[in-house]
Amino acid sequence: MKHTYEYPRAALTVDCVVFGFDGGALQVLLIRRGLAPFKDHWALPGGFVRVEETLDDAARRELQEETGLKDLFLEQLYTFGSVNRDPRERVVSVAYYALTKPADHTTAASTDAAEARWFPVTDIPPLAFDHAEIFATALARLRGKLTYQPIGFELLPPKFTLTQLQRLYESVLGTEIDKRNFRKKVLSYDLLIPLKEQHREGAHRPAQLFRFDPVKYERLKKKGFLFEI
Amino acid sequence: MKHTYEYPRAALTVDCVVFGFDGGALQVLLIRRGLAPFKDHWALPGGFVRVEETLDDAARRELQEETGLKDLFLEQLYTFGSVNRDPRERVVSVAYYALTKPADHTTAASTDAAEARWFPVTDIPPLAFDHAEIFATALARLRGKLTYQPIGFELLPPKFTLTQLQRLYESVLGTEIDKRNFRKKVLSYDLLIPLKEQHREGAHRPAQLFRFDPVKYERLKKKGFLFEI
DNA sequence: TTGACTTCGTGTTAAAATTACACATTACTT
DNA sequence: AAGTAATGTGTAATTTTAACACGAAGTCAA
Repeated sequence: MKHTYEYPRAALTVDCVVFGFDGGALQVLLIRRGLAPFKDHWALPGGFVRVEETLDDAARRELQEETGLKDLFLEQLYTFGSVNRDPRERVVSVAYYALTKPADHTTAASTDAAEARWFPVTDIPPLAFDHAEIFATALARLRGKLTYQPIGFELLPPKFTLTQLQRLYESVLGTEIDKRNFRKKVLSYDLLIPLKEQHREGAHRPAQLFRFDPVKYERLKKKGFLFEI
Repeated sequence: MKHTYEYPRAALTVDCVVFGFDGGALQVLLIRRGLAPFKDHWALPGGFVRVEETLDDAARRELQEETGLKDLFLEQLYTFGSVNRDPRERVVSVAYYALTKPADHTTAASTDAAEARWFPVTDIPPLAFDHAEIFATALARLRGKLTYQPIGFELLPPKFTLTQLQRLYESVLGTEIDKRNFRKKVLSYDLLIPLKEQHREGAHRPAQLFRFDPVKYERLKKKGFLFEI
């Protein structure tokens, strides 16, 4: 079936920058393109927006189709509209960034069609289209956002230790943080709930596990809350 | 001439939230629609993106066509993609926000076709489409941005007094600020250049005029500079 | 069982930033 | 010359941030 319009129209796509944290380094999920253009290049997961779905829906649908990931933290990033970003025709892409918890990672591994792989953000391969620019924008946004909204929890498992949270902040922001000051600050927000469990690993003292309180999180977000580590 | 595609495509538009400051209150520029749908309703200036122009270009072009404004501070805001935001067909709109200096205002008044008018942001009429939501998003962004980037100058004339700058911050943020602390803080950034002129008005002591240093401004922006009043 | 090893968990002090607060100055007006 | 109105300026108290070290708790191996 053909669709005809009075004036030429750009194609509309979504592209997603999916971040993950493996405990050591911040990672980004890329897929290998099976088709031209940029066949066999790595690219951000994404695809065309259907005319009867919202942009958010399109992003979630494409993510699930291409990587198997669902139910993750997803926010619109920026819309990229250079005239020649796609060699075939005019394509405008609404970019999103997403944060995944480690439990989701395995799901992502068990993806079907296209090859999907995690890359450390410090070492990503050349990307198709203008995806390098999109990625850079997303990383900058994540860095900025992390310092004034407590979204870091979205990258950790539901139960985590303060050291894990600190490692996350350190690897996203690329800085070292004083342990005592970090704990003091984080706990002062009264956002973390200590669990009765401990995390045992290796030949050393076990660590207290925490989960974060989504109710207080929502309340703070509404106040235009600044998190600042 | 007709244009035909394999799948249906959304129409792509830009909409602009133009802020101005008249010394007292923050204003937004609206135009009255001459055509259906929402004929005679107030709406944000905007229009269709041409297939051979970037999104930024489209926003600037529409602004000039509909309001006469050009060369203003313009940044992409968010892309609105609800399925039924336009009753005619699927329309995705890339929203921008813009800041104008008072000198531009007169230009805006002398617009041609559609009626254009400034409204105080605290008292805007019902808007067409989902423009109320776009406006609210823009105002929130401006408030947020003002507290960590020195974009306030974009709303003032090239020469301004510290009191004018303070009034601007107060009316955008909706708070009162201590005069001495405000001056101390603003001057400490070393971003303002005192002029040899003074601003005389009314039966009282004249005020020192300043301009802001665009070179230092750019340098600070690159550092991921926080302005925070 | 004992000692070595490794990460966890905690408090104080100095420095810096923020907040609160009041009055003399300067020009215009009458 | 006196009245009026906004400008311009400093200090002290409080809060926040930054720097810094060591005992506690568990595992492992001898």
